[in-house]
Amino acid sequence: MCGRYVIYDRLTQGNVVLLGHDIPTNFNVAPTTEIPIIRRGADHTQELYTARWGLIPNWAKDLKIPPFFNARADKLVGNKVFWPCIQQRCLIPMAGFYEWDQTSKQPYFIQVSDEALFYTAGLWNRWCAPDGQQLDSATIITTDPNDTLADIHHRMPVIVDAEYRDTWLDAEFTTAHSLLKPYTRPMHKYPVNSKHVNNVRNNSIQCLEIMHNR
DNA sequence: CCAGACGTTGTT
DNA sequence: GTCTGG
DNA sequence: CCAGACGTTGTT
DNA sequence: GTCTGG
Repeated sequence: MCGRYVIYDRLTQGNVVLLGHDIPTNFNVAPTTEIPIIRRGADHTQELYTARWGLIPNWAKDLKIPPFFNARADKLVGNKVFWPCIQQRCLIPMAGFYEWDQTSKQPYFIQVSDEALFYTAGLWNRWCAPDGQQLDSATIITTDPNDTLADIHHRMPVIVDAEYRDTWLDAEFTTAHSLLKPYTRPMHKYPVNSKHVNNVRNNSIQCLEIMHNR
């Protein structure tokens, strides 16, 4: 799954610069907060938007619904929450994400080995509140784990390689859906300190420190 | 995802 | 336990 | 037809 | 909204 992640440029050790935007570093991005997403703009170029992490369906009366921050790739077809948004695809940039070992609760930081920044597959929606306010929200699609993740968790976010980002955003569903598989290129993980990572209020670089002497 | 609050009364 | 907040 | 649920996790 | 259950 993917319930916490990192926005950071580890090459410049600073903010992420993307599509003309300067995105603030955040070492502890959590559901219900604002996240940057990439989607097709009106002129069909890729544009950076901001959305609430946790998709809000059109029928929601308020924001007090369960946080739909992940969507299972294998259950998209006909899904009452996500299927109506299947044409509203987006990419969610990140430097890495956290995963908690299912049994030990030890958190790990997981990265793509040869990419400082990578992109997960998502869907977004524009929700109209009863008072007329609009809110864009998004969810991250999950799939089975690859070898890097398998020993700690049974889900992982779908990562879209550079050559398929346009396909995810533009292709008809059958083609786009074929991209929703476990990531095959090299990834690596290392344990991090739960004292820092577990609490969303801690979003310093300490979250990325390797935890020794477990 | 994890952390933290969760209630009523009356008073400020 | 269960819900809300981040 | 109307009513009611609609999700992901993990856990049992 | 849209699907399932009754």
